[in-house]
Parts: sequence; C-alpha cells; structure tokens
Amino acid sequence: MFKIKPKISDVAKAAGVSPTTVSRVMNKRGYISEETRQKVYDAMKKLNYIPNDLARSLYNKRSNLIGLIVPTTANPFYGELTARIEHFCALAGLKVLLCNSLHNAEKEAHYWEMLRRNQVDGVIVCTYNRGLIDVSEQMPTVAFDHYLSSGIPVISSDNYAGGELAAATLIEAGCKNIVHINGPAELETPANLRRNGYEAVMQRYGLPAMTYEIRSVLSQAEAEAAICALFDQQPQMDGVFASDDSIALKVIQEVRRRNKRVPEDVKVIGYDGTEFVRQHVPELTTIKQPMITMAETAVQILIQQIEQPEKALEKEYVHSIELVRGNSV
Amino acid sequence: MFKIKPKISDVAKAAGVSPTTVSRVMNKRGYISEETRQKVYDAMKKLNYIPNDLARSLYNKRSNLIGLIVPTTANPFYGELTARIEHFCALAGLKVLLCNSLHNAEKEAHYWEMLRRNQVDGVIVCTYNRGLIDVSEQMPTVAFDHYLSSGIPVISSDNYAGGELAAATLIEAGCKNIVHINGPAELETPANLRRNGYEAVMQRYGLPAMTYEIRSVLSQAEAEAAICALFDQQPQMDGVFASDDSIALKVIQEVRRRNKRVPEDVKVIGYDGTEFVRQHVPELTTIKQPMITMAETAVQILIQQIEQPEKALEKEYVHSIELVRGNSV
DNA sequence: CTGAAAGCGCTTACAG
DNA sequence: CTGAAAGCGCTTACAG
Repeated sequence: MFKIKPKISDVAKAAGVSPTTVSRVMNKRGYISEETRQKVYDAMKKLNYIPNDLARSLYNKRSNLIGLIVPTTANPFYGELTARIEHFCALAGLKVLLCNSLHNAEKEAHYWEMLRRNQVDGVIVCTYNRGLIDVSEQMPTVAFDHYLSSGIPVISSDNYAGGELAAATLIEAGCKNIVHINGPAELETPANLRRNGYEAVMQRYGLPAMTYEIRSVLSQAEAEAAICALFDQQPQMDGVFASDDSIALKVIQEVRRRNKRVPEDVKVIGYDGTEFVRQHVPELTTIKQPMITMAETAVQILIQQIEQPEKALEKEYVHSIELVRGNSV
Repeated sequence: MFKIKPKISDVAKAAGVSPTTVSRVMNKRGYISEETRQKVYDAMKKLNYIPNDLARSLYNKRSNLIGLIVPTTANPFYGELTARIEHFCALAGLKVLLCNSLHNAEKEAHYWEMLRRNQVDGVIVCTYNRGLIDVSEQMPTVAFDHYLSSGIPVISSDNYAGGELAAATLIEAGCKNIVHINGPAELETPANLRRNGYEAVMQRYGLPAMTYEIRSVLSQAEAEAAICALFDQQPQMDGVFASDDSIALKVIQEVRRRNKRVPEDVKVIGYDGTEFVRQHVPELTTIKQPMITMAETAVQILIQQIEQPEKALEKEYVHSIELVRGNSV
C-alpha cells in the first residue's frame, strides 16, 4: 500500500556511482566533481530519496532527538512552554519527543527509560522527580524551575523578585491582609522563592505574612474546596498573591461567588502570564515569566552540554520578570 | 563525562553467552533454558543495560514513532488534544514527535520531511495543509477535523449537530438576531458543517442567518478589531455563536467593553469546551467536543492503518457533542 | 536449547 | 576525485 523507500544504494545505482559517493554528496564532505554531484542530485530527485535518520543516528551516535518531560500540555502554561521549546529546538535541528508525566513518578521513570532507549541527546525536564538524580548523570539535562540534583542547571524566572513585586503591588494598592497561596514548602522548587520574596516584603512593611499551601496534585475540585476554606478562615482578606494564574482565576471566581468584587473588595495577582491568559483574561494582573527567553535559554544550555561538555555551567539561569497590569489589583 | 552505554555484546560477554541468546531473552523469542535466561537478566541488571531502539527500529522497519502536527500547543485546545493523543500513544507503546506548524505551509513541509527521515510509522495531522496530498500517500495518516485528501480518514466531532444545538440553544433562550462567527468557507473543513447546522436551524425558525467569517490566521489584535466591527455593524445583535471558545471569550470581552451584559443583552455560546476553559471560565456556555474519545479514536485508527493496512477505513469518524451550560446564554 | 553469519541503511577511514 | 570494506547495535533465518 505504501511505497517502498529508496535507499542510498538505489540512488548510487541510478547515478552510476558508489554508495560512498552518494553519502559524500549528501553530507557535502570531501572532494566531488561537479559532474558527479549533479548526477547524484538528479538521481536523488528522480527517486524521491529521503535519507534514513535512524541509520545515520546509529552510526553517528548523535540522534538530534531530545526528550521533553512536562506535567501535561493540557495546562496552558506547559502547552505554551512546550511550543516555545519545540520552536527553538526546530531552529537548532533538534526533534522533540514529548512526554506528559502527569506528575506520576512511575510514568516519569518509564519515560526516562524510553528516552534513553531512543538515544536522545538530552532532556529538558519541567517536573519534579526524585528518582531522577542517578539517571540524569548519564545524559545532558536541563531542569525548568525545579532543583533536581546538584549537577543539573536550572532555568527559572526571578522568583524572589517576582514574589517581592507581587507583594509590593498589592500593598501599594492599599491591601492590609494579603494571603499568598503556594505549593508545599518541602518541595525545594525555585517557586518557593516567590514565597520568600513575598514574606520579606510583608515584613518590611510590618504586615503579617500568611502563606497557604495547596498541593498541586489536588484535583480541581479539591483546589476549589481549599480556596473556599481559605475565604472562610480569612474573612478580612483583601489581597491574594496566587502562585500561578490558574489559582488566581479560581480565587477570582470564588470572590464573585461570594458576591464580592475584584478589585474593590479583594485584589488578586497571579504568576506566569501565559499568552492565553493575557489574551483571554486581560483583567488579571499578574507577574509574567519571560517564557520565550526561558525556552531559548533551556535549549541553548542543553545544546551547550551536548556539544561542549567541557564548558562550565551555571547552577541557575535566572530570567527577570515583569508586572502585567490588568484590573484585578 | 557521561557513561559509555553497554551494548548487547557486553551483556553477552558478561553472561557468557552469544549476542543472539541475549537478544532472544530480551525479546522472549524461541526456547531458552531458565538458567541461561537468569544469567542474561543478571548481566543486564549488573551492566544497567538499556537496548538501543534506533538499532532495533532500523532492523525491524518499525520505529514505533509517530508524528503529531498541530498549529501550536500554546493554544489550550491543541495543548489538551496533544496531551490526550500522547496519552493514548504511550499506552500503545508509541512515541510522539511533536511538530508545531503555526499554520505555516513551509514549516509543515519541513516537518513532513523530518518525520519521514525519522521513519515514523504514521502521522496525526491537526492542521490544514494543501501540499499534504502526495506525501501522505506514502504513510499512514489520520486527520483531525480537516479534509486532507480522499484517502485520509478524518476524526471530528459532530459539527453539524453542534451547529444546530448552538443555534437552537440561543433561540430557545429568546435570541432573535443571532450571528455566527466562523472561519472562511473556502477551507473545506468539517468545522464549516457547524455553519450549515446553524443556518439550517435559523431557517427552520424563520430567522435570518448571518455568518461572519474571520480568518483564523488573523493576529489577536486583528481578531479583536474584526469582532469590534461586527458589533458596530450589528447593533441589534442579541446572540453570538462563536466557532470556538477563544473567539467566544473575545466576544464576551467586547460585550463588557461596551457596557452591556452577558447574557442579559447579548448571549454567547462557544465551541470546543476544553478542560481549561470549563475549569477557569465556567460561565461560558459551549458545545463540548469529546476530546478524550476523539484522541483515542485518532490513535486507534492510526494503529489500524499501521498494523492492518488491508482493513477498510471509514472516511470520517464522527463523535457526538454535548452542551455545557454556563451562564453566558 | 544455542551460536555464527548476514543484514537493516548509513558513514568513514583507508586505499587507489 | 572515487570505491571496497568495516562497523554503528540490533535481529533473524539457518545450522547444529
């Protein structure tokens, strides 16, 4: 049903040369007479020849394949990040093997093995994974906003400055009772620096810092219940700094559900600033991560590890954040 | 810096057997004495052996790799679809090579060649592409909501019923001047059936059908301008059926910008019902596509083409839609 | 039950 | 400037 693919020897036969010569023409290596080159090109065109990258990679020990592990592209933050990373990979001639781990350790382990079997040149990881430490030593790796192990460089936004800026923005807008919602502190993620930044500013202004921990593994319904409980426990709350836009949107929903108004009664600021949220919920004030630049850095640092393994790496590549004003503050 | 990978001959040496035997143990083929099997397993474990799928694929002429071409995962609809498709692929042992074509014909052409070079077993295409017709004949292909060429099966939601349901929902809610916003009619996409369904219902009720075409290639700013123009030209408009949720959200923004209310002054219904929108903008009434089932069908039909090429294919696999009630109607 | 040999499609020293 | 040979890591007839 599907046509047989011509191989290099077919091209060689058609052009009346050896496979070696065809290979050299394709790879533009060594000296080739113009006449031979043309014959080979003609034969390739005529046969509609497409080289087999599997065979090439096998010999070259370089697949130009990279693994990308994210929780899920269904989340617009990771969907956008994935698109940006894939974009810069494509520019660099790298192909992306996509893995949605759903924060499931077992799935992540399977994906890691799959990636190694497929001889990927490196991996970009956007999830937290305990079992990663050993396996990653065997492969160039870049982590996105998560500390994995000492040797793995981390790409992140300036979470501390982001936390400071969020708190300062709410305080300047007149908030007195500001609550910060974040993931659990045990996970040593850079995102926890947002908390530190927030708490530092609160202290500086002599205001009480209140950080509510919501486990990100919670289902949507559970997250909503947790936010509901927060409102019950903090009736005088007039400002919320949510650790991501998704939570911020849920907080806004809850404010409205209680027949209060944003920003008059409760001011809300988020974190991330994905394109989708900025386009479709422009009223949300948020701290924007420079996603494009971060994706570019991630790809670039991965390539550096692959091509210049001797070159020293920073522990962390921090990118500056930016306040995007909607009208939720 | 990174450890050398052991190969099958290293395992064979460590276990005191031939490479053939190791291969047979790995693939559970042929008869192997329990003792030998155990020796091999021990050696594999000791060396931390991981097979090289590149070499396997090369010999087997089956890579278990598939290509997925979407406009961009930054759009939550495609982000979610990508996640669902990857999920079902992983269950079936297929690995996904991700391609974000950004509706760019040149990029798509490059991605197609890249996928063929990498010997993918098949491709799932979620974009409209003219140049596809020839190339797809050479590879199992499934199209998502787009007619590509006669031989390629299409996975879609019941767009016609969706259009009918959207129109009927607005009419029942009392709308008299309902506008439908859709992509250009020239593109023969199943999405145009939404328009047909809408127009049929309007006619049935003796109401004027008004379809506004917005090119999806428009930038966000241009889309907003187009929506703005629509409001200017249709001051008595009291209902909008948007061809996707993204447009619907923009319409709602425009209604508010004009100090009108949804649903009191203008009722709005969208199409898609992605998880993100349902979770974060639950007020939007929309026609939900059964994304999970559609992803499952896409993967299943692709596998059928790969493994049972002789088995007949339907032209189209239509999935029933569902009304999700928010309070925008 | 086990192994030597050939081959998947490509590339690269090494001769000429 | 060009080609024969060996090898990338694996698998599968074919012998034994």
